[in-house]
Amino acid sequence: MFSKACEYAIRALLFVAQKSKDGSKIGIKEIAKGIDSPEHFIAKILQDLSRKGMVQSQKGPSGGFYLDQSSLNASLADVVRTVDGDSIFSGCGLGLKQCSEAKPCPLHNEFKKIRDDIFNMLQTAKLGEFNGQLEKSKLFLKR
Amino acid sequence: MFSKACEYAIRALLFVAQKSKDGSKIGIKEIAKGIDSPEHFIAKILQDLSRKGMVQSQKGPSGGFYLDQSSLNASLADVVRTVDGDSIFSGCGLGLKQCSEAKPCPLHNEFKKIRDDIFNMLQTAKLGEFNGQLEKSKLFLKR
DNA sequence: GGAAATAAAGATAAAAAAGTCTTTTATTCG
DNA sequence: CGAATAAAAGACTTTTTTATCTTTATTTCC
Repeated sequence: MFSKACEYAIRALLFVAQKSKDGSKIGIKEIAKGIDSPEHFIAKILQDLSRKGMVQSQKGPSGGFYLDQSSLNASLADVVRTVDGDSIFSGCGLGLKQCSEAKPCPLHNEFKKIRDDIFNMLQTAKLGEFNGQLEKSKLFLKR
Repeated sequence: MFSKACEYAIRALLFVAQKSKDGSKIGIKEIAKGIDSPEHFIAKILQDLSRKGMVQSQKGPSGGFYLDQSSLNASLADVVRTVDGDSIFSGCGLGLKQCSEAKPCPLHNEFKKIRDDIFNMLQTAKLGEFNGQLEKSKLFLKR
């Protein structure tokens, strides 16, 4: 459904959201461990997200990644769009480039409904909203 | 959502279903044109599906691909499972290997609902059921 | 039986995605 | 300032997916 990069991105940002909610910063190694991802790979992804403003970072001792208020309010849909583009929200399920109401593929309406459901789910979910449950180990980001 | 191979496979089988419903067979070149796919690539995919019994074929002059009664009744879910495996029906949306009720990812239940919707949609859709609309150009398999 | 047609199979290539390693830049703190 | 720390950047490798090309096997029809 999502690329590996996107799966890691979501997990990493949820992890950073929770770990940095008291104003502290968290390093890339701890993130990689916390979400069980390849360290250098998630580093690349976060660099990218950082350039695009979806996560904040600071170099040097006591530096690391964190989320500012605006980033905490970003939705998972924002993350997915940033990493994977919006083909999952708008592309044809059978790969037709010009699939539309006027020239529909055989599953056009069915896919539309599903894509809308996916979008609504991801749009509703904000990066900051899982902190409590993550902390209580009601939710998991690795394995 | 699906791999390229899977998108082509679905389109090709729907195309074959429609073109062979009067008992005739259809060649690989015509299929590739009919669904706008790379000829050798869809050939590979159909060879695979043929070995697995999801499409029938015959070599030699007047040979080609066709669907027997049982194949016409196969669902798109069968095709997807054959080509892409069932990760789309059962995998965790965030890539966790052991995501479950007991150890859920933050979107576990939301993904479950969507995966179920996808499965039901694909399970309901049978390869032979679009022939009429395809023939009347109400539905499209290319561009 | 021989030529032509057609799918099957196998080998290779190209592109994209995933993952790793090394060097550079910025920051902190003594 | 200088050493240590941490992210940023860049180069590279590996794996997977997508695509192409060539050869082989099967079938038909004369």
